[in-house]
Parts: sequence; structure tokens; C-alpha cells
Amino acid sequence: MRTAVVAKVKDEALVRARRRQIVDAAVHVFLEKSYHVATVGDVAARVGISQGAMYTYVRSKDDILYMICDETVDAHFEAVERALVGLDDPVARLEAATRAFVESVWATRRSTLVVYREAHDLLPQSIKALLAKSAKFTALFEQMLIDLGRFDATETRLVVANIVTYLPTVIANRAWYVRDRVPRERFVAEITTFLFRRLGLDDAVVPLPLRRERRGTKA
Amino acid sequence: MRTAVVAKVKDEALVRARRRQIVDAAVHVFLEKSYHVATVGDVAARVGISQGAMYTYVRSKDDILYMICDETVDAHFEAVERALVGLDDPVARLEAATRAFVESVWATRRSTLVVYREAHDLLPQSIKALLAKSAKFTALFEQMLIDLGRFDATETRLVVANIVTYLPTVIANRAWYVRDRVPRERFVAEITTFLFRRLGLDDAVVPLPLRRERRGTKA
Amino acid sequence: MRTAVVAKVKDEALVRARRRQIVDAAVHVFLEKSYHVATVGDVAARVGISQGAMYTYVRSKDDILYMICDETVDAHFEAVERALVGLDDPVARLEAATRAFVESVWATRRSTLVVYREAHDLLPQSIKALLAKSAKFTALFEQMLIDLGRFDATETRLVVANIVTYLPTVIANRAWYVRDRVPRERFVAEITTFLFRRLGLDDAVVPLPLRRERRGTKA
Amino acid sequence: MRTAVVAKVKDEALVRARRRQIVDAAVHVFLEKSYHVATVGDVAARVGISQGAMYTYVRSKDDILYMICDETVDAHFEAVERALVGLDDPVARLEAATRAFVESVWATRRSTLVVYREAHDLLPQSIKALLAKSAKFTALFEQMLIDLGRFDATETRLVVANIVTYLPTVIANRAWYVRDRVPRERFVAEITTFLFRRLGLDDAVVPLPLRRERRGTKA
DNA sequence: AATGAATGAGTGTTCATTCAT
DNA sequence: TATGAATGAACACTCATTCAT
Repeated sequence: MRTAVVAKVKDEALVRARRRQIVDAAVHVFLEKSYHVATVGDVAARVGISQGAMYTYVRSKDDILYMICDETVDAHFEAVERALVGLDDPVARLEAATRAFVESVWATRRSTLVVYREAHDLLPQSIKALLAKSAKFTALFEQMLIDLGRFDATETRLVVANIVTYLPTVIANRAWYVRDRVPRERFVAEITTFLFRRLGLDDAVVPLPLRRERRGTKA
Repeated sequence: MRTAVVAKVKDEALVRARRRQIVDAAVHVFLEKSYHVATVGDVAARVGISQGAMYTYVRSKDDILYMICDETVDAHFEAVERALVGLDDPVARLEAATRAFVESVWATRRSTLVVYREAHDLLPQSIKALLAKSAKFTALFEQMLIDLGRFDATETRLVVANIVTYLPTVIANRAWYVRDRVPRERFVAEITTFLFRRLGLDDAVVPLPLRRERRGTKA
Repeated sequence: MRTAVVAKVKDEALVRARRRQIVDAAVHVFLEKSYHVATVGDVAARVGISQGAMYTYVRSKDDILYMICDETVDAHFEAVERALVGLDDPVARLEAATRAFVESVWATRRSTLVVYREAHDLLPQSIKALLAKSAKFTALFEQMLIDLGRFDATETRLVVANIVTYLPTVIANRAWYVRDRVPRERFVAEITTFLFRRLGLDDAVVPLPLRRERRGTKA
Repeated sequence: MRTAVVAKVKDEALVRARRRQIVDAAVHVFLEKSYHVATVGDVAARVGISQGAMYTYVRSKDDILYMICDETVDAHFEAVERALVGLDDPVARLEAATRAFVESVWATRRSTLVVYREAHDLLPQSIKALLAKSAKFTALFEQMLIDLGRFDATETRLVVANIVTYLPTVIANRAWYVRDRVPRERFVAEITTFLFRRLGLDDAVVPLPLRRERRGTKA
């Protein structure tokens, strides 16, 4: 099993700070060049430390990518869990979770893009560790759909796959292509709406998006 | 500007045949490992020729990836053009084009996946050449949307981005994840429907998807 | 278990020739600098090929050292086996084997020295493979001593350890220090004599060494 | 010429104490891994100080190894000189010196082993300094052999080489292989005996070893 | 047209050594 | 004195590419 990323230095605060810098720098660099084209030196240079110093905070290049992935997946998980606190109604729970997820993906759209582009190239053991983590995330949504009582087993699995797998891909890619020319609220609303429409739940919860209104005026 | 991929040898038929083999082998290899992890030797081995012989048909590793991308984009373009022959009604044209595109992406789902995963790693000049080509494709859809007269400029751009960019991503990725467990017809129908629903055109053209029916039985 | 050293190229004769060159060059280089100080490039330079080409014939730097050790141990084993052909008398067998071993160590004194200096630094799996091989060699001598019927079990083990372990060390080191200022015959005779004297067999087989004679004239 | 190992700090007692620790730790570490495989950090860790603090007491990794060698050679020299005090008879002197040397090698068998395994890897100037020191040791024995009047010049050189060079190798290696399963007295007696037998002096001084007796019972 | 041996530039990683605190 | 974070030079190894045959 993959062990956690461990540092050689003691100063906990420094380690946290440096890792913050490393992850940020790496996201930037891995978006510019890709993971394999980028050099450990590229990342170090962007952090402003020597190549050798990198290895005080990570054990390998794989560790750098793993840290990005790990942190991103954690962010999504925590966002969703926070959103569920105090909610009981199945529909309300699914809506809150989905919206929180979409918001989280938007907030981390750059690192999420790296995850979806490069995670394939993690070492096998890192992939395993990551999948184990995202399995819990998947299970969370699965349970919500079961509680909803609208879908059979196969259907549930497909829907969850959609939410967990393509939704972030689409958001991250789209955010990438439209850059910041679309305001966050509209972006999030749009994605959520479509998802719920796909689930056949739009009649219940989701406010109409801008587009529908415009269509309405045309009809 | 990037020049076309040129071979060292004369025998046109042989060149075509070998390139067919190379592209097919490379798609397989680049899906298994990623572009940067796979070696030219891996591809050559799968073709059944020597590493040296590869360079009789391509000038570089970049050429191999470029050939995959080029061929895939061409296939989509030609499929759409073929579908438009003899159609005049804007809605009919858009529907035909979209359906043809979806079918083409499905048919080339493996190479399309490679394109969307790896095209980032092409050399700058190759990326430029590819973008120039897909710009024409994009323009084609843009014109169809303008002819439709339902969207303003910004909206048009977003919609086209949707169609051209994530639609193939979603299809290719999804096809990858569900492998071949979902029949082509259902898959294509589903995607097309969602796309049209997104465009606000579903009332006009697209038949209801299976899922909605199934949900009906549950209600 | 350690696999044999395998080459990437097909031409058997070339592989054999290159390996001959590599082993010879490496013995030279590893005697001049030590294994860890010497560079793969140093060895390659002495062979007259590029650093990259080395890896067509070996998989790792460890392979180079292993080849030296392997070949040297084989040489000793074969020399001893050849010497035993057709001999039945236990004393004659032990004498022939010992003399052959000493001659073999002398003949390979440079590579033997490398073995005794550097084998510690082989990878664990290489060490294991080597020990497995030399265990057979040890067993051969063990059997000869048992057949002799003069020593008990403990004694046998110690004597064999002496022969197999220190004898080559002493010869190789001594050959190194006296370089080539002592003729081979005298050298071999001297070592063999001492060994047999140690075994208490000198009265039976071994001719008096030069030194004893000279001492006689002095007394 | 190599300068002595100098420390950065003043407190003489502390320097001596630390160096004692460093040498002891280094002997342990260099026996476990070899000199080049072991890191300065390994040694520091065993001493219980930081890597940086090491450089308060030594100037380089080479210094550490040099200190081991230097100290070991000194120990042997002093042991032999002490043993010679008050002795005049040539045979008695040689016997006392040899026995003292063997005892000293036994007492320092671990560091002696390091010397014989790793001294090759000292920096050239360190090797030179060490050879200069051992030359005096060699000269001491040479003079004793000359005083003995039994060997000519060549013979003398060979015998001295034997005593000074392989004797410690054999002892240290053998002590290593048999670990501590053979009592010191027997070990020392045995080695000394063989050495004297080699010198043709056994009739004069050395008691028969245990082995010969045991063999006698078998005959 | 094909082979496959050879090249050499480039990468991840380690570690002896330094130096601000 | 001691610490430990930082450095940078060095090395094993890989692989796209070339070229003699």
C-alpha cells in the first residue's frame, strides 16, 4: 500500500508551507507543460528552491502529482460532507451534495484539471491509493441515490459514474476553455441544473437557468 | 507552419498501409501507457517492424501522435459534411450534423480518446496545425447555429464550445468507462438527446430517451 | 531469484565479444578506482563505446560487477573439475584440485581481486546468486576432505573455509602487491605447499618449496 | 601532503570525545554498509548528532575514514613497540613483535577490517599519508628480520609483506567469518604458529597448535 | 526498404557540504 | 557549539533518433 507523503524535515509548519508552494507551483507547471514534459527542476524553480531541496519535502516526482490529486479529492469530499450536515430529506441532500461538489470543482478547477489529465500516469500504487479514497466518495453518492428510491441498481451506478467522473472533467475542461469569461454563479447553476434535469429532478428543486428563460421568451 | 507528415520512401501504397498500421498500433499503445510513457519501440513492436523502420514512415514521435489527431479530426469533419449533403432546413441541418458527429466520435472513440488525452503534448507547431484544422470544423457549427437564429453571439460560442469540446470528451471517456456494455444506438441516442435538450431543441426533434420512459414506469 | 544477465541485441557473437570487452575494461577500471567511484561512463570509455551502448549489453551497473564475479567463479569451478577427471585417490584428488584452484586464481588474479574487494557491494539478489554458485564449489572440496578421512566435521568446515575464502584473497592480494616480480611457478608452488602443510599432508605429496631448501643451506 | 584532521572547535576534550564516538560509529556503519554506500548522515545518526555537527569535528567524509585507518595503524605500531621494550635477542624480538601485532589486530579486528576493505577509497593524499606511516612499521619488521640473519634481501621483503599485509587481512576476515565463536587465545596462537612455521622458526619457539594434536589422535 | 546497433542529450534522484540561526 | 534546511554537482539510466550495412 502506498504510504503517505513524508518529509525529511521536522519543522511541521515549514513542511506545510513548502508543500502548499510545491502543489501550487506544480499545478501551474503541469498545466503549462504536461506532467511528463515538466521537470522536477521546473517545479522547484517556480517554488524558488533548488532541485535538491524538493526532495526534502517529497520522495519522488510521483509524490508531487499524488499530493495534487490527494488534496483535490479531499477538498471535494470535505465540501460535500460539510454540505450534508443537518439535512435529512433525500432530495435536499442530493441537491446540496451536488451543488457543493460542483462548487468545489469550480474552486479547484485548475488542480482538478491536472487530476483528470495526469492521474493516469501516477505509479500503480498511487493510483490504487487514490481510487480507494474516491471509492468512499462514490459510495456517498450511491447511498444518496438509493435513499432517493427512484433508480434501480444499474441506473444508480451509471448516474453516480456520471456525477463523479464526467462532471468534474466537463467542469474543469470547460472552465479551462472559457477561462474566466463566465461568472461563477452562472457556471455552477448551469451545470447543476443540467445534472438535475438528467436525473429527472428539475421539476422538484432546481431554479430555472437563464437559458430556459430565454427559450421561454422565444417559444 | 507544420509540414505534412512525409515519408522517405516512394511506394505510395506501402506508405499508406504502413501508416494505417502505425496509427492503429499507436492508438492501442497510447491508451495502454500514455504517450510519454510509451516508447517508439513499443509502437514499432506492435506494428511488427523495427524501430529504425518507423523512421521511414514518420519523422518523429510527434508525427505519430499528430497522425492520430489529424486523421481523427478529418474523420469527424468528413462525417459531418457527408451528413449535410442536400439538407437546407437549419434545424434539420443541425440535427443531422450533430448526430453524424456523435456517431463519428463513437466510431473513432479510441483514437478520439487519445486525441483528448494527449494532444496537449504535441509540439507547438503541431498543435497550431491541428487547431487550424478544427477551427474550420468549429466554424461549420457556428454557421449552423447562426442560421438557426436562436442564439446571440456569446451564446453561440458557448454552445459550439460545448459541442466541439466536451461532447467528444464525454463520449470517448464514457465509452471507455462503460467499455462495450452499452449498445451503440442507445449510447448515441442518449448523447444526442441531451445535447438537444441543452440547446432547447428537444421539443422539436429528438425522441425521448429510454431513461425517461423507465422513470415513467416507476412513478 | 536473480536472472541471468541478458542483452538487448540479437547478434550472439557480438554480445559475447562486447561482454568480453566490458568485463576486461571493468576489471581494469574497478581496480584503478573502486566500484563505487568508477562510473559506467569510465567503463564505456575504456571499451570505446558510448555510455548508452553499455545498456545494450547489461541492464545495470550491478550487472557489470556480477558478470565479473560470475565469470571468475565459473573459471575456478571449471578448472578444478577439469583437474579431477580420471583421478580416484583421495589425496591425489585433493592435491590436483588445490593446485588447479591456485593456478586458476593466479591466472585470474586481477578479476579475483575485484571479486574479493567489491562483491560486498553487489545487490542482495546478486550476492545470493553468487553464493549459490560458490556453495557448489565449496561442497566439492568438502566432499574431497570427507573422502580423505582425516578430519572431523568441524575441522572439515574450517579447512574448506580457509581454502575457498582466504586462499584466493591472499593470492590475489599478494599478486597485487608483488605485481609480476615473482614467477608464476614459484608463486603457485609456495601457496600450494603452505596449504598442504597446513593440512598436514606435506609429508605425503608436496615437494619442498624453495624457501625450505634455501634455509637448509643457511643453517 | 595531507594535513592532520583538524576540528573547528577549541575544547580539546570535547573534540577527543566526539572523535572517539565518530570513529566507533563509523566502523560500525562502514562494516554494515560499505564506505561508499554509507552516508555521512548514517554515521551522524549513530553518534547521535546532526549531520551538520559532524563537520565541526571532521572536514570531510574522507577524514572519517582516514581517522579510522590512522588510529588503527597507530595502535598496531604502539603495541609492537611496547612489546619490544627490553628485548635484545633477535628471535625473541621477532616473536614478541609478531605476537603483539597479532594480538593488536585481534583487539582491533573490526576497524582493521574496515582499513583493509576500504582504505583503497581514501583520497590519494590520504593514502600517501597512511603509507608513509605504515612504511615505518614495515621498516621495523624489516630490521628485525635482517638482525635475524636468516633471509636475503628479497626474501626479507616478501616475508615482511606477508606479515604486514596479509596477516591482518586474514585475521580480520577470519575473525569476521567465525565471529566470536573461537576463543581469542586459540585464535592468536594458531595464527602465530603458522606464521612462524612459514618462517621456518617453529622448531625454535612456537608451541604446537591444538589442531596438530587432534590430528595426532587420528593417525 | 529494412535492420538494429550506436549515440548522446536529458531526467530523476542522492548526498557531501555549507551556512544562517 | 549545534542544528537542519538548502545547495549543486554528479550519476545511473532511458530513449528518440541516426546510419552503416
